[in-house]
Amino acid sequence: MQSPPDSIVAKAAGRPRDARIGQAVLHATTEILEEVGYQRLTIAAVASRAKTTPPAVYRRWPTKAHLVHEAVFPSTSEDVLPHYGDLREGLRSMLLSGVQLLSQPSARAAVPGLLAELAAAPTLHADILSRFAGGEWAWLPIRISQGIENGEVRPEVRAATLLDLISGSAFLATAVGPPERIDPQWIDEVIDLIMRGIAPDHETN
Amino acid sequence: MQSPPDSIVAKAAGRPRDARIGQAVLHATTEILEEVGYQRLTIAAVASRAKTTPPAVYRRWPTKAHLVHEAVFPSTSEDVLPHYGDLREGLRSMLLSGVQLLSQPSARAAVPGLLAELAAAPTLHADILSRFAGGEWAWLPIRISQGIENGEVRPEVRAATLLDLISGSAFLATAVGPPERIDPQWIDEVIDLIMRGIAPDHETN
Amino acid sequence: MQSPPDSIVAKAAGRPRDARIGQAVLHATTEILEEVGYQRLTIAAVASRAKTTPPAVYRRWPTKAHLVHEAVFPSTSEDVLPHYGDLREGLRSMLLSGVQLLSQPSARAAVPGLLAELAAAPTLHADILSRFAGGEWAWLPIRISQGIENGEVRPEVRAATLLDLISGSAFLATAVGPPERIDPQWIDEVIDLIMRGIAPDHETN
Amino acid sequence: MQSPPDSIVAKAAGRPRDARIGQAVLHATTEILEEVGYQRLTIAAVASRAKTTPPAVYRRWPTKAHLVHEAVFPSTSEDVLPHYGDLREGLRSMLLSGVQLLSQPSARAAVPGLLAELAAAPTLHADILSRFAGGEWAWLPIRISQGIENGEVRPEVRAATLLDLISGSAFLATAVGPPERIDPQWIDEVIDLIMRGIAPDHETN
DNA sequence: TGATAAGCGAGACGGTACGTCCGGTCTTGAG
DNA sequence: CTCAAGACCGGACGTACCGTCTCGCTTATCA
Repeated sequence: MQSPPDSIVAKAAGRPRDARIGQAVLHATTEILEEVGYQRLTIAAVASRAKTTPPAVYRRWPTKAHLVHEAVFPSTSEDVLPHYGDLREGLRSMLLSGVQLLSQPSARAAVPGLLAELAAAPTLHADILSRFAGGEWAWLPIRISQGIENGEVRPEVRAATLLDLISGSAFLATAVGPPERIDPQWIDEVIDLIMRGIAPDHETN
Repeated sequence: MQSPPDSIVAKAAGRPRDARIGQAVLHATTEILEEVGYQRLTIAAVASRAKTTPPAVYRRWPTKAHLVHEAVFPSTSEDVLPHYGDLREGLRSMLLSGVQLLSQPSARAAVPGLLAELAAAPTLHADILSRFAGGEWAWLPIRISQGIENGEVRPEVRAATLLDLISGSAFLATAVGPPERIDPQWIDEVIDLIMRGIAPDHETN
Repeated sequence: MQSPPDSIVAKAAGRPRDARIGQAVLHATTEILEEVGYQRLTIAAVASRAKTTPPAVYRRWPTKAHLVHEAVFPSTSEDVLPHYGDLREGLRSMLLSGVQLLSQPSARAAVPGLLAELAAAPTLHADILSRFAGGEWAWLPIRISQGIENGEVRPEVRAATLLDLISGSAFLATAVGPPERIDPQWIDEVIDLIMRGIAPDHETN
Repeated sequence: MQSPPDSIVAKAAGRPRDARIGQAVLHATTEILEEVGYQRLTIAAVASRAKTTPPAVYRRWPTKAHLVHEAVFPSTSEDVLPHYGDLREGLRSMLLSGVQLLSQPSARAAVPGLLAELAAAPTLHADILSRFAGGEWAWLPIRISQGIENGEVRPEVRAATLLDLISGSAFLATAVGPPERIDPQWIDEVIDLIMRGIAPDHETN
C-alpha cells in the first residue's frame, strides 16, 4: 500500500522488511474483523495475533482504515476485463460481483466502519471507493451510451443514476438484514426491473 | 426514548428530570455532529456544550448511538398518514422524504457511524431501522399488492426488493458524494426508471 | 448544635424532630468513625446505620465536620471548674484531660480530618477550637500571672506560648504513633520539664 | 519518589519519562494548594494546570497524598549536616527549621490534609514522617545523651519526649492561628523554656 | 376541628472527581 | 532501515458517590 519498494532502482538501504509480517497481519486482520467487528478491532490486537508489534504494522499502513481496506479488498487487480457484450449480462455481472464482494463476512464487518471513517476523513475517498466495483464502474457509462445509440436504452438514462441504483441496492441488501436474503432470485428481480426501467417505450426485454 | 413511565397512574418517585437538560443535550448533539462528525463526538463534549455533565447524559441515553439516533431522527411520530392514492406520487414521496431525511447535515454525519455501530451491536437494529422511512415502509407492500390487482404492477414484483432499490439508492446518493448531486431531476429519473421497471408489459407510464 | 429550640418562647410550629434520630445518628457517627476514619465516613453511611436517611441528618448538622465534631466532643459543658490551686497540678490536669480527650479512638480518627477541614473553611474555627481544652484555656493565663506575682513563675513566661507547648505536645503525642506511647511517665516528664522551664532561676521545683 | 531504578546499571527499557512533566506537575501542585487547599485540589486540576493529563500524574505518584507530600517537602536531601556543637543552638535550629518548613503557604495548606490521610492509611507514615525534620531527628538523641554525660542535661530527660514538645509546638503554632504569631521572640521563649527544663538543678543556662 | 407547617422515608437527580483503558508514539538495543 | 520489547503520553471513558430535591405521608401546633 505504501512504499512499493521500487524494485528496479534503489536498493532500499537498511534491513529489508520481513514479507511474512505483512501477510500475517492481513490475515490476522480479516480474522479479527469477523470476530469482533471493525470498531473493536485494534492495531495492537492485530499485531499480537500476527506475532509482531504495533510499530511494524504502522510502518506498513498509516491507518486502521487502510489496513482493513487492504485486508478486505485486496488489490488483486484481477479486474476482469469488462465485456462489452450483452447489456443484461453486464449489469447482472456488476450487481453479482458487488454483492459477492460485500457479502463476505469480513466485508460485512468492515464496510460500515470504513464508510464511517470515510465520512469523517474524506482522504480515503479515492483509495477506497475506487475499487468498490472494480473496473466495471468504468464499463457502465460506455456501455450505456452504446446502448442508447443502438436503441437498447432510453436516451434519458444516465449511467450515474443507474450506478446509484445498482450499488445502493447491493450495499443495502448486504449491509442490513441477514445475508440469506440475497439469492439468485433477488438478483434476477433487480436486474429485470432495471432492464425494463431503462428500455425504450414499446419494447419488452 | 426511554421511561415515559406509564404517564397515567404512578408518579415516579424521586426528583424528576430537568426537561431542559434533555433538550439542550439533543441540540448540542446535532451541533457537534455537524462540526466534527460521529466518531469525534464525545459524550463529554456534548454534556459540556449543553452546560451539564456526562452522568446526566448517561442517565437519559445508554449509548452514544442512542443519543445520536434520537437527536438526528427524533421520534416525532408525525408519521404522515400514508396516502393510498397515486402510486407514482407515493413512491416519489417515499424517496423524497428518505433523501431529505438523510440529507440534513447532521444525518449525513451520523448515518455511517450509526450503521457501523449497528453492525457491531445489533441491539439497536430494531430501534434505529424501524424509523428510517417512518410509516411509509408499511405503506409500500399494501400499495404494491393493490397495484398488482388493478394491473398497475407486474405480479412478479416484490415490495421488499423495491424497498431495497429505493432505500439503497437514497442512502447511497446521500452518503457518498456531495449533496448537490441529489436534485429533483435525480429523483424524477429514479422514479421514472422504477415505474417503468415495475409496470406490466406493453404499458407505458 | 443548631436551633436550640429556644425552649422558652416559640413552640416551633410543625412536626417536631424525632429526638431518637439525633441520638442514633451521633452514635452511628462515632462507630463509623472508629471503623473507617474521617475521610471515608459518609453521611449516607451514617444515616443508613442510624436507620434514617441523609436529609434527616442534614436537617440537624450542616456539614460532616459539624456532625463529627458534636459526636466526638459533645457539648457536655461539664467544664470542670478550674481550680486555682496548685500550679503543677493544674498544668498536669490540663495536659491529662487534653490527652485523654484526644486519645479516644473516635477522636484519634476525627481530629486530623477536622483540622484539615478547619484549615480549608475557617468558619468552623470558632465552633471547634473553642472547646478543645474546655474551660481550662481560660484558667491558664490567670494562673500564670498569679504565679508571676507570687514568684512561682518567671516574669518572661507568656501563657500563650505555654499553651502552644502543652496543646502541641498533647496533640502530637496522640496524633502520631501508637496510643501506648502516652503513659503516666510521659505526662510526668512533660510537666516536670515545663515546671522547671517556667520556674525562676535558682529555684528547684 | 519512586523508580529511580538502580541508576547505575540498567537503562530502563521503553520510552523514558518526560522530565518536564514531573516538574510542571509539582509546580502546579503547590500553586493549586495555595489557592484552594488540600481537599479541593484535584489530580485533574493539577494535570490541567501542568498542561498534561491525569494518567501522566498517576504514573508518577500513586496518590494525591504522595504528590502533595513531594511537592511541599521535596526530597532535597540537602540534609544540613547536623552540628554536634552547642546544644541551645542545635535545638533552636531544629525548631526554627521546623517552623519555617511548616510556615510556607503551601505547607500550611497541605499539612492538615496529609495528616488526615496519614491517619486513615498509615502506609504513608514512613514516607511522610521520615522527612518532617530532616536529619535533625537523628541528631537529637545523640546530642542529648552526650549532654547527659557532660552534665548539660538531666539524666531523666528522654529525647523522644523532647521531640514531642518541639515538634508539637512547631506544628500547633503553624497550624492554628495566623502565621504572624510565630516570631523570633516566640522561638526564643520556647527554646529558653526547654533549655531550663532540661538543665540539671542548680544550674542556670 | 380543620388548616398550617415542618419532619419523615424513599428515591432519583445534578454534578464533581475519579482512576483506568487503550490508541498511537517514542526509545532502546540488536540485527 | 528494520525488528521486538516496553514504557510513555494523552484522549476518552463510564462510574461512584455526594449533597440536594421532589414526592406523598405523618405528626404536631394554632386558629
